[in-house]
Amino acid sequence: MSDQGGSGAPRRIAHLDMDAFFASVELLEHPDLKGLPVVVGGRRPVAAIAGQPYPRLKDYVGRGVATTATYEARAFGVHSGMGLMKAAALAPEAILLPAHFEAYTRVSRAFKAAVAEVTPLIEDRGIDEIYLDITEVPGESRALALHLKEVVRRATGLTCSIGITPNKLLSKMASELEKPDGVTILGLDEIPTRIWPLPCRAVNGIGPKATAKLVGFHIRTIGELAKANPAWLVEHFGRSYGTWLHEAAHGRDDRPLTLSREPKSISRETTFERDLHVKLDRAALSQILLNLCERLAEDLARKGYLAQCVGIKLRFEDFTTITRDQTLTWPIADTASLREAARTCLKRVTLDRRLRLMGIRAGGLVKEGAHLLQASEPTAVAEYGLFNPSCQCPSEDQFSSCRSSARSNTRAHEGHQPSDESCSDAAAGWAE
DNA sequence: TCTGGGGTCCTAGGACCC
DNA sequence: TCTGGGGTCCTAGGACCC
Repeated sequence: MSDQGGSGAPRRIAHLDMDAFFASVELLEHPDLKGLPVVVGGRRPVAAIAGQPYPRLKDYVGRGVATTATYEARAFGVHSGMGLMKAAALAPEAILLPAHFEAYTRVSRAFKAAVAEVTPLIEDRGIDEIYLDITEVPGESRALALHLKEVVRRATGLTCSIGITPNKLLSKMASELEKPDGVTILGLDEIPTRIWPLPCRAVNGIGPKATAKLVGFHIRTIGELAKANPAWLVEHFGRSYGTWLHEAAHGRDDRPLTLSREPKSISRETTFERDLHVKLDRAALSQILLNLCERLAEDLARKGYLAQCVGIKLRFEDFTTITRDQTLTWPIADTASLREAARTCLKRVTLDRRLRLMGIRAGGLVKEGAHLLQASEPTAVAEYGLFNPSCQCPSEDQFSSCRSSARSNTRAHEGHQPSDESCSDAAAGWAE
């Protein structure tokens, strides 16, 4: 692996990360909260107590999690992903604001558009961070970083942190080092002093599970990981991951920037206010499934995709999660077809516990229109099973009523039969 | 005081085909 | 009668990220 660009010169990759993004956008709306512990999250607006301008964390009841917290709130130990009830125990007086995703999306577009004026070589890594290839942008790295920060500040009024190194892996870690409002420039020669003392968890790609396993082997820092025998890592973490761990610990990463990407799947899911019983809450579950299908159909229409594969996700009261999916003979995008496919998937689940979450996912995405071109090919007609009598064939806009191929239907019915007939009936009822 | 919602990628086994 | 191995598709689950 190398960190060289095409010309042989070292690359210059920047990682730009907005500081406490959602919370910072909220502070633009509520400047009076600046300097206070503020948490953004929750599933619905919390009613403010009379006499108090803002709701407090301690008054929250429900299953929401913190989406972001200001640095003042983080000082209490609150971090994103933490349950709000737990966060309230740590910082009861912190202000709790509901999320306003439209506003975050707007500000996100604004900062990315501003940065694109400096270089078009941008990899979008979500709502609040990007990678930039600044190898060919003239200017010294620190000056360039300060310029980018100023460009972002002018466009949004917000601060960000920037790391500049020869690759994405190191830049991601570098941008964290001086957060918030920081700039960190790192060369490969600084890996032993700046990177190796960090915990393994600081590497993008080493999560909670891998961290725990490494700690079990007394490997806590990236430096200790770098010293580990690569063959030993492969033995314990598998060929692919073990090899990658070794490379990552030495700061080696030659991945190019991904400048554009087509979505692979689109999904909608919801956690219920309380766990729902398969039979007693049948009407509610049915309505929730319908809502999810409607929202997914809207997403597909807005983005111009059809789904060749539909899947459901269920999470039970004990937090175990299962998925079932099904490849269709014909791509679909409308609410009724999504619900029909979801119903087929639901029949393959044993529903013996209460549910806390339901989700639906559209995969195997094809661009709207593309499937019609394909279908006009003779071979495609045969593959789509248009001569299969079990398949209701597409009459103009009705092609979406096509169900799964005979093959996947066969498989669906063997093996995993629901053990409780009545529960199975109830499941089927949701989508009827 | 239990754990959101939106994604991607990887692995692994079985079916199926050659 | 038993024996193959390779390749692809489908499905389920899990790790990880923002």
